Amino acid sequence: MKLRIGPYAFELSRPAKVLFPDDGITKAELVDYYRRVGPLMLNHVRDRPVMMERFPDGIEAEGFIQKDVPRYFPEWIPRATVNKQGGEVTHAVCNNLAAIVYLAAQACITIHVWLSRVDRLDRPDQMIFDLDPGDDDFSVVRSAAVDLRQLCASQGLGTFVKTTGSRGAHVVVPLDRSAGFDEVRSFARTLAQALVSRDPGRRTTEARKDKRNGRLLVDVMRNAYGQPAVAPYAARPIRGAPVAMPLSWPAFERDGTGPRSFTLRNACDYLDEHGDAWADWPRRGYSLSGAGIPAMA
DNA sequence: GCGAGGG
DNA sequence: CCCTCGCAACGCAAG
DNA sequence: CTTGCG
Repeated sequence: MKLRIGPYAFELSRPAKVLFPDDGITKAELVDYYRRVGPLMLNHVRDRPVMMERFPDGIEAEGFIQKDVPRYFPEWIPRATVNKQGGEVTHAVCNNLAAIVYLAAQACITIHVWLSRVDRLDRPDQMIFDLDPGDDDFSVVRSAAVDLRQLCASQGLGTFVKTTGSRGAHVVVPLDRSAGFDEVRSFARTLAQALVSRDPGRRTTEARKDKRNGRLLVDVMRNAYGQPAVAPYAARPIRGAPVAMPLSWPAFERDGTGPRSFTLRNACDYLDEHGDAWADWPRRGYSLSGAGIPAMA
């Protein structure tokens, strides 16, 4: 089956192949989803190295992670070659709708992107907090996110929130790229510790699973070079095909909003009705310098 | 999903 | 010819 | 040093 997206044409093999057996979601439906959210998604993935999470035989089978662009990918897929410890890797970069849809046609269910852009790979333009609950109780995620938003606001930092599609949520601060990853991570760690201290019975920064004791993990370790995070609007390889959904704060706080409320099947309707919750992402991000780190502890 | 390599 | 295999790797804490 | 963890 031939697909044409703008000026680019490519083959979609086995469009009727079922990728989500419990839901009957086919590869063609995945492609159609990404074609529809792609224009919105582009704002958040443009100029960022991509990590692909692919399931050619469906989510019930083993999938695999792929960073390097295979040689058979068409030449019109944008690329960025980045340094890693023992050499370099060439990532795909989704700068056009066709690139996103091509990845979907490759059974890439989840697109992950870096927190920095190709012109300044060592300078993140966002700081991310991953709120990962110990169980499936989303109310602890909700209250932590709201507290974190308030904490950031007290530092003069604006925040955006998305469900991840699995169990938790991401709280994201746009940055002006004046700081490197180490400085951003250390700032995030301080905020995370302040967040935990507000409710230490239900929150922790403890990486060790056995020391976590069912508490919500406030994870800042994604704020590092080469570390990808699930892209806004990306689908997850989970029954029901939940998607990572950017939300307005009121929508996020709404009782009944859960980590898997938004799916490949209902996200587009929601977007048609409510628009892009992250449309107000600032042209220039916030600066960490000047924010009162020492005063906080 | 696809190419590379082995039996 | 068919079958199998590879397809990622940062920063930290703990042992 | 290696391993677990996300």
